[in-house]
Amino acid sequence: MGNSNLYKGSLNTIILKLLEESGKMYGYEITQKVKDITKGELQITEGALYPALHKLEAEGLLDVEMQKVDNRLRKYYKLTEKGTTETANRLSELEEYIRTMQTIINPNWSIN
Amino acid sequence: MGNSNLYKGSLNTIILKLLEESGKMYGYEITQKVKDITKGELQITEGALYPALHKLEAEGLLDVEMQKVDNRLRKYYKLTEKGTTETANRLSELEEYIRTMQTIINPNWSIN
DNA sequence: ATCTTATGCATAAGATAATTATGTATATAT
DNA sequence: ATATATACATAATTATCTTATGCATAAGAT
Repeated sequence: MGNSNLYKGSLNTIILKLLEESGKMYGYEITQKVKDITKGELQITEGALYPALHKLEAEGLLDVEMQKVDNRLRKYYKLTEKGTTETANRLSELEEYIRTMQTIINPNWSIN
Repeated sequence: MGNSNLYKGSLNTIILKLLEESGKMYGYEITQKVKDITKGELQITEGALYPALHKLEAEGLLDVEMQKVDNRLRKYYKLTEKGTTETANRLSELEEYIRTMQTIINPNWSIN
């Protein structure tokens, strides 16, 4: 991946957005989904993902539901009501961030 | 500012880009310029800026030149040759990051 | 005259979020 | 049998930022 520094701070937003889209997902699924849709550009590490999921759950943004598939445990996460609201906020903030950065790297375009 | 988390990791790129544009700048000037062009959205703190400038200098990406103006000291930074090359790389990485994030938040648009 | 705000640099302490390295366990492919 | 994939988890370290503090001069406000 190019500059993994840039992705710092966007992991939570990514998780929330994927859950909003898919309804429910488990951790490993999230890592694969992200690798997939970014064509390998972004690889979420487990050491980052699992603590992040636990934190979002502790903040009341996610609900968990355990499920055993093929004798292996999966923890399915889905957005709470609060989580749905927060997802919208985080996405706005991300869009604002992108606009801001584009203003910086493209100072000529006074659009926005 | 919306979600300052998102800006983590982009400070160096911002500094390099501004220096590429302006030729040379001093620290305080950078904070004001950023506040200006982002309409207050992004406020670079001194505790983040000065260590970042020192690090970029230590990495050989920036050159320093002291100057006294109105009896106050200014440290003007400018890109080294290596810094110019690196700036191009960081900007590509930023653009790639933005494309990737847009793929995530806009999964329907298979443009890019 | 005095006090606040702006200009200009710097660093230390603490918080946050990631990487890297482990650890456990089952399933599948070679 | 061995390696890879699936699935979770956490601890140690590193990186980056915020907040707080410090010093010093200039300009504006009361």
